[in-house]
Amino acid sequence: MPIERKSKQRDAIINELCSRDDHPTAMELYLSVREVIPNLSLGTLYRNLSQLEESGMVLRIPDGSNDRFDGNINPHAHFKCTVCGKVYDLMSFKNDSVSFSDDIIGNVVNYSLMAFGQCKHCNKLN
Amino acid sequence: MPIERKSKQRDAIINELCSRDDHPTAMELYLSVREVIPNLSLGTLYRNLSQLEESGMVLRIPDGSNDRFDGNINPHAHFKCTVCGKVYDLMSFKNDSVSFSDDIIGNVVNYSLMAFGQCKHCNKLN
DNA sequence: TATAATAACAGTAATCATTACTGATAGAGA
DNA sequence: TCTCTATCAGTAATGATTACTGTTATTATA
Repeated sequence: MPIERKSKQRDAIINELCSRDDHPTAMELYLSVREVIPNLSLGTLYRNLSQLEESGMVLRIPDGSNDRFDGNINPHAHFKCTVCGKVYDLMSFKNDSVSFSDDIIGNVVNYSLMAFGQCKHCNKLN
Repeated sequence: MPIERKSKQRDAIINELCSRDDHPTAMELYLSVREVIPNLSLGTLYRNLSQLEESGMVLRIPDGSNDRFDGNINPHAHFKCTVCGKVYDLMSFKNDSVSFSDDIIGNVVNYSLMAFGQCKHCNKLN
């Protein structure tokens, strides 16, 4: 389902997401956008996040069943603190500046790199 | 809660996981281990997977709300086909052989790299 | 600028993986 | 063997996400 019409709800969602550089969960984003559109429905938020992701305007950061979202669509790496739960950019090219993370990271104990695409078998079927 | 006693349930779980190189979900693993211990409880499986992960004997591969598990505890990267859903090793050092993925990957359209650890702030508090 | 078609909405119910709880069972030290 | 309690089986609860239903609002066309 591509995006076919514009809506103020979707505009508000992407505006909020692009104006911040933390990586809010759906619920955190919901609470923020509700301050602009008080009767925004949670279902609407989820539907639009999926649409925006599919159309490449938003990045989904897998995080268990608590995915986070990022208005910075340059693919980039993240660091999650397992104590406080915050997710930081490992390296960001936002706003013409490169920020590294030496001032953020205490220690790294694990990582997960997952690539997404089509395997050769499924690629052949198309 | 560290592991303090041994149990045949936990043994069966880690045996099954180490004997395969696909990356089963909790439910897939549950169905397999049930063939050895027919009355294994799903709660027991989840509890033990968490314990085994915490003690470093098993690797959790974040995958939405359908995490996958890996008996290969060398940190390594994965590739997920967005069509069939299978998760492959991008590169594996298992069994003294290195397997690359040229025969597996069709195309890569996205990736996610997440590092886990403690941020400087939380590190100071300990 | 009206009208019609339907994308998108608000509100809510359903889904489903995971976690928490309860009473029973079984390792392991005394 | 006895005791303690980690672990278990079974099940209820949780919580994020998705699906459903009737309503609203965007957009193309007359």
